[in-house]
Amino acid sequence: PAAPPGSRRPGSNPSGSNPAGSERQANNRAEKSAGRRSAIVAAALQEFCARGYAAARLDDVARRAGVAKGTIYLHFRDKEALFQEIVRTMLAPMISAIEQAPPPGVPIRALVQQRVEVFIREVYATERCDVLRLVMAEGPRFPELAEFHYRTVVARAIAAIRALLEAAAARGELAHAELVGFPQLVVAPLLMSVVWNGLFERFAPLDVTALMRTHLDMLFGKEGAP
Amino acid sequence: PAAPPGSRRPGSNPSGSNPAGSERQANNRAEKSAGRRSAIVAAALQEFCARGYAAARLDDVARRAGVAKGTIYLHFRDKEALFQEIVRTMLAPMISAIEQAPPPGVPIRALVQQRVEVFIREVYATERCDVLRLVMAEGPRFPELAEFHYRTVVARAIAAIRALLEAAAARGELAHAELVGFPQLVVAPLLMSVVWNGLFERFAPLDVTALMRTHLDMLFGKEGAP
Amino acid sequence: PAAPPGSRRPGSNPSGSNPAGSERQANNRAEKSAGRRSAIVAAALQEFCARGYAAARLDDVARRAGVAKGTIYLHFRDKEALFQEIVRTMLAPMISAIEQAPPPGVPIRALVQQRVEVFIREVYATERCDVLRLVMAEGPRFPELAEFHYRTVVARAIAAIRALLEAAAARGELAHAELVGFPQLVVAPLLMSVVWNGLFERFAPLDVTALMRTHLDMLFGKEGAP
Amino acid sequence: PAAPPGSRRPGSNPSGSNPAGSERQANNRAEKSAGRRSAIVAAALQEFCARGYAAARLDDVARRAGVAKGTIYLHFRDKEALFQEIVRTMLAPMISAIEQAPPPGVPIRALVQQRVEVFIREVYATERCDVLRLVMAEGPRFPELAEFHYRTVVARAIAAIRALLEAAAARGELAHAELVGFPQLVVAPLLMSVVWNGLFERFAPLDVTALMRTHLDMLFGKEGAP
DNA sequence: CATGAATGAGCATTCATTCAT
DNA sequence: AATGAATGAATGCTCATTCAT
Repeated sequence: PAAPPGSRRPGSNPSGSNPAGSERQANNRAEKSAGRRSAIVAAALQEFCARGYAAARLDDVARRAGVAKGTIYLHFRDKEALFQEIVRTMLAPMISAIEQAPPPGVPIRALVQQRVEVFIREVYATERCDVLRLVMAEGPRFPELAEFHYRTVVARAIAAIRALLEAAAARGELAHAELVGFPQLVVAPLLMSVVWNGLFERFAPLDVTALMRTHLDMLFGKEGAP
Repeated sequence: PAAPPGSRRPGSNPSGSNPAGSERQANNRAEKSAGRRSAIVAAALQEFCARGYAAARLDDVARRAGVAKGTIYLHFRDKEALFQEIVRTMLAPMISAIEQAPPPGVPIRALVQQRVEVFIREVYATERCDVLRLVMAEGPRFPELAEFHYRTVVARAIAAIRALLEAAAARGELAHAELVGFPQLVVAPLLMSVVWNGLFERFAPLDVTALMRTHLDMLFGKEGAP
Repeated sequence: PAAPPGSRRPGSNPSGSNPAGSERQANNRAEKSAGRRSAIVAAALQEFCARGYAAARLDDVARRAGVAKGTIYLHFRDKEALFQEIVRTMLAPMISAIEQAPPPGVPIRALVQQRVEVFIREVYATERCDVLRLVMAEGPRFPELAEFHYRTVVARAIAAIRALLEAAAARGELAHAELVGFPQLVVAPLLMSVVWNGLFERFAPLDVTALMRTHLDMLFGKEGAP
Repeated sequence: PAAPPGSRRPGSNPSGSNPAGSERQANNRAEKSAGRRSAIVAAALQEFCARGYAAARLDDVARRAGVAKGTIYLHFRDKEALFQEIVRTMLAPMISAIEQAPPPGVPIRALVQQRVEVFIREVYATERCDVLRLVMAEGPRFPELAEFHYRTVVARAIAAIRALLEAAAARGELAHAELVGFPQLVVAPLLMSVVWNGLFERFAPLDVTALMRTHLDMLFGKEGAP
């Protein structure tokens, strides 16, 4: 059976007609199982990020998660399913913040800036950043995953940015109207920063916040000076 | 069998105007050896790009190169040495075009645009593009390689771009003077395009040339309209 | 399949008087594991003796032991660890019989003779004899092993023999008092017999018992005739 | 280069009707060839002794001999042939000294002692000692070689010793007449010393000369005291 | 459900041997 | 004869996956 992304735990018991004791037990068991599952996911995330998909060992994942190797197979069909599940569960929440419709009256630049800040706080500075790198690194070998990432995150993010850009263009807030055709240009520096961080942090750390401020200055014209 | 890209060895002399038979023989041998070596490099490049470092099999490399498995070890100490050699030989020439000093009198934008075109033609549209992706994907696991890439390509490219930006700023050609502090912003869209291409070309191909034209418009102000 | 010689693991409990089922299970598992381990050891002993360390194939060891190749690595880190373990477990018990303090009143020659008989019965005529040859053959390449053999077996055996010789000298039972300085002379014929057996048994089998009787005659003077 | 021991060289030219020049050339070539051959033998001896038969690499032999790998195959059919040749050429001269008929009038002990000294000087203290160890180590895997060693060296040495012992017994020089039945007892300490040296020299070096003097005292009664 | 011992296909690497030059 | 690049079978070791307990 295909791995259900982010849902239905084995052992979950939706029916509510159990005598209290057995339900508590069932809940306990289900809780424990869910706990194990998320321990596996967390451990796998670390291992996959540190070693890449092919070089990560399920043995290490199990050890790090504090479960037996066989237990992994109770929750995931195989290594690839585990990998895809991790990526999917980490990627999905990435989009939520960006998709809210632009509230009227607020300058678009502020909206974009705020969303950039959210990204930096919620993704760039966290483990999700590693997941992004993971997708870039392994995506070509997992077309299914690349497609999922495209549909779930990228396409929607691009659409949301385009909407913002259109609103900005309509209000004359955009330095260059053609930008509407290339929303990717808005996020390119974020992507670059993620990659840069993974490779060159040791030699030349990057001040993302300052970099993005300059970037937004270019997109929208200098801050406070239309 | 596959044509080894850009791999002419020094000393090889395919034309037959040799006076001495023994020298011809020696050349022939050296030529063959060099030919094999570059066949291996080309094959390995393809395999590493297609499967990633860990999952690539030297068996496949050998088969694709038309040599026996042992032959690989006559030219490279081990799998990792082969990998690093490939990356290094592909990366090094990437920088040459970008580093020429800006000739006076030409608008900087034109220089940058020309270099972007060179990059698109020489890297983006070729196998070197895969090498870039490879570095991003495997760099974290090969710090030595990341460092080499940084010193050989990135640092020099960044420095060259910074010089151009300074010249542009001095001449008032720059839309935003702060850009001088973040040369990475100039290349971020190229990087993003490389990644995008590797992951989403199937769903949403990207017109890099148009995208970069818009990008340069943002950096330098609209083309032809200062 | 072959019965593993002298390999009863501590904790194994073949007889079935267990009160708790789970303990029985645990024991069963431990038993099986121990059984496999000793099957591996036994198989490896044969292969190493037959082919030498370098030429022995773990594939053959596994097949002979009736386990999969990977199973070997559950019990031993690598080929060398397996080799050393075999030698060590076979060597260690070699010393026990020889080290008992000489009971007073018994002629030393009788003690020595009895120990020679033990050696012939317990070592010379068994697989342990092959281990001795193995040590002689591979010892120079495994200094650690040679040192272990020296400390565990040889030094102690030499000391024990020296003690016996001193007692004999004190009682005037020794034909030549200088012998006390070279306990190695006592065992040299045994060593030679082991080697001889390994190389020349086909052409000229050796009657060790008779040879050792003559040897002891030389050491202690003719039997029954002081 | 050392004279190649005991055999027809390929390219040697026994016929004497050559014009001087070409003969000189032929000799030169034959000499060179013979030189190479013995360089290979010497190198192989070292490698086989240091690593054992299976672990010795012909690559190393060639490098040490200063020839190409292929050259080895011009002189020896394969690795095993090289190994056997080495052992044989080293073993054969081992016997010469021991086989001379006992000159009348000299005490046998003196003869034996002198031969022991020859052995210590010519074998024990030289590379031949390593060859002996090599035979003990690899003999069981090379029955042909063991047989050669037996016929060429051991059987003849044993016979020679037996002859000496019989002479000694006849003259009443022997402490124990039964010794005649076990000539191996005479050489056992030498063998043991060879083995001991190879394994334990680091921990407990052995004074062979003193040890053998004591041994001979035992065999023949105390020196100078009939 | 959970375990972890067992499995065996898979892979990097070595090295004796060959053969074109 | 000599060379040494090329070969490819052989082997130690790994690790995803299974299954008896």
